[in-house]
Amino acid sequence: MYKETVRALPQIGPAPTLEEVAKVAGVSRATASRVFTANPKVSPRARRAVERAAEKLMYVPNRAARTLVTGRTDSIGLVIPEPTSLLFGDPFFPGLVRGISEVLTRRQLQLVLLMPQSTADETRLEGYLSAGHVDGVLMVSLHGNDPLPERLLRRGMPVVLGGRPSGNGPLTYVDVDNVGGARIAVEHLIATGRKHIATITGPLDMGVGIDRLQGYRDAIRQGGNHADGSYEQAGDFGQESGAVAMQALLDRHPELDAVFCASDVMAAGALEILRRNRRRVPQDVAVVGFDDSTIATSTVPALSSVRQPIEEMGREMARLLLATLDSGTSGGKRVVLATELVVRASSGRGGRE
Amino acid sequence: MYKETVRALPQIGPAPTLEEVAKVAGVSRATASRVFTANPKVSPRARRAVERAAEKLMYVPNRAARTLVTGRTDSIGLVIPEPTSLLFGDPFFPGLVRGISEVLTRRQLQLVLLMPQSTADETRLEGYLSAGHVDGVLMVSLHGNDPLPERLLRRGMPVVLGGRPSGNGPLTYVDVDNVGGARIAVEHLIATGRKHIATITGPLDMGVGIDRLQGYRDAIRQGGNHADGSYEQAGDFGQESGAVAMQALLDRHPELDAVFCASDVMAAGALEILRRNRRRVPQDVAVVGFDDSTIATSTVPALSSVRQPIEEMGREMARLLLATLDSGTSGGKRVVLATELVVRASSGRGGRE
DNA sequence: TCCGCCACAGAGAGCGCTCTCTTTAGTTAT
DNA sequence: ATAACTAAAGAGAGCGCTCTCTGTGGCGGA
Repeated sequence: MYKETVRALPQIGPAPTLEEVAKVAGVSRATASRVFTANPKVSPRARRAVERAAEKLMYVPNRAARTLVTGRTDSIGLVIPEPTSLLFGDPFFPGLVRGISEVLTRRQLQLVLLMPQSTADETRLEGYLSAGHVDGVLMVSLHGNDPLPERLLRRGMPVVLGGRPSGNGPLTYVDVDNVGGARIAVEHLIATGRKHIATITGPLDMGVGIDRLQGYRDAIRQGGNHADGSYEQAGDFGQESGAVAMQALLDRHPELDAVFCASDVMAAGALEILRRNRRRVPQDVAVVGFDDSTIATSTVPALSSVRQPIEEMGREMARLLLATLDSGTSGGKRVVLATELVVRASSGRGGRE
Repeated sequence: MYKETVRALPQIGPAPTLEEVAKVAGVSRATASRVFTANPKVSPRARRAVERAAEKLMYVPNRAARTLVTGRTDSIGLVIPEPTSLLFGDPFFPGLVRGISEVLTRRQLQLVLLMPQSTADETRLEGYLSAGHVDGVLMVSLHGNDPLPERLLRRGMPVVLGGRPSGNGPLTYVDVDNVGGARIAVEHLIATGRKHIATITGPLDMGVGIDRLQGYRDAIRQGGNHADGSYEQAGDFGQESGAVAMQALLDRHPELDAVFCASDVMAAGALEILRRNRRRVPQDVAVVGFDDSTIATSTVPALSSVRQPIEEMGREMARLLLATLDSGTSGGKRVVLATELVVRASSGRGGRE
């Protein structure tokens, strides 16, 4: 009776070691180890015995001990610099992490989250990452000129970036097609008869900001008009900045009949200003955003927006890193994922022209 | 010349060990170790020598080796079950993680992110967490009845939950005052003259859903009216469900002049339906949401909403876990953080009465 | 002068595992 | 029957660190 009760309780106290598993299975520690490292040189009989012993004892290998001898940590660092969660809109962070996590989990790798919030943190980060605490690093590149990725790479630490870095180094990265997304957005505006198309850009010291502006210019130029800088107004991805930029554009160009915003949040700010200025959307002014975040469907009218495959970006980043880990190579691969335009009411055919 | 060049290059190759640091410093490994473990029994002279040697060699302690002997991992697991990122609105995930990360970073603890995406993952999770891969566990409790937290606790693994669990166990948790938040929202509606106040609830198998409904009922009852179930309609926190619920409420109670929604996203859906039904907001119907997410300021009219201190919740969770770790105790502490109402246009004084 | 005490430093075991090397047992060729 | 080979299992070192135990040298008190 007593014995049974004890046996029914979850294993408490010190975790069982491989040694104990081996003893219960009646084999040597080495053989037991081979079972857990997927070494083929084990007889079916021994394998079964070890597996049963492990299950009985609820054995889980001690990762620290394994790491100490193999040098592998089976964990991946994800570096997200502080401003990211503030600047990027709503589905960004969870979507990215979800995609990454999905791929890593399948390989039994752990995701270690690193969010340096100060310069001191960032300094420590390099030491931490190059000290072999992780097998590889994923980074969301905000400021394209961050020297950290290249330095890690030079120390032999595999790195994959999310978002195009501004330099032209040997870095591997995954990006969404910001240029193409912006271009199709503006082409859509041209195709629906808009003549005076302005843009509210993101910060121009960031790859995303630059690229989305580039796409806008490409489309404008291709449409026959020559790009006019006065139709471009910079924002910081925030709602307030979108409002301010919109007002500036209206003051400068009362005739504008469309605006492409580099983020949905800025577009929401722009909509507010247009309303105050008694411009009807989309009849007088068409608006297109970027990100296709949840706010796109909650504005009035609902916001046309460029959707980016954020989760797929996470998956692809993880896949690239795993490929690097497996092959040992570290060539600078680039993957650019397609974006797509989701048309909603805010860019419906206008009634002004 | 050559020498200097070599010295200027970053330390490549195998990471330096404590042994090497000790040799350079001219002390024993034990003494060097004492320096890094903040052991006071080291002479200033020896300490300085070790510190200089460590800096010169760019020494970073090997975490695996340290873990192996101390049993501590200096890392904390954060468990976020799959549906969380989908169900919860926009600032939830980043804000929470940011708060947690802030506190852990100060203590040089790593955050290991665990997002079980399948039942198989969840099964593995218990083994992983109880195998001593982390020193403590933070969990976002979705389904209040998840048995995992209690089982981990029983195995001696400190656990702190985010969100009230439905059971009455010895679990330590941090929650925001959902009841109070909902109550002040509805009290605000009553105070501004609303007579027929409906609610769109969250899923009623979740603590948040239940609590926000409770707060609504408390306020209604306190306002003299007796709660009438037909004014309550359940949603799933999603926009579409908010729209459906709103329509159902309007069909049932054309006279309603206010609706309290358990999430901003549902409120956005409700606004859409009210517009289609030619109900002016706030003149005919006042709307209040919950979460104070970014969409609250992008709807028309801007949404009054209950703000919850998500980042503080993260910080508090981390602090409670650290306290448990430090003291060794594991008593079921509860912390409830205050919520506050942010009044915007959607609940302005109406014009119907 | 000698003993005892204190502050510090060194020696060495051992954490749990992997992996190389060696041994053993089983099989086939001669 | 013996040699030659192969597959499977065991022995044992050692990964880098912490921590206990054991010196060691300097100093004050008897």
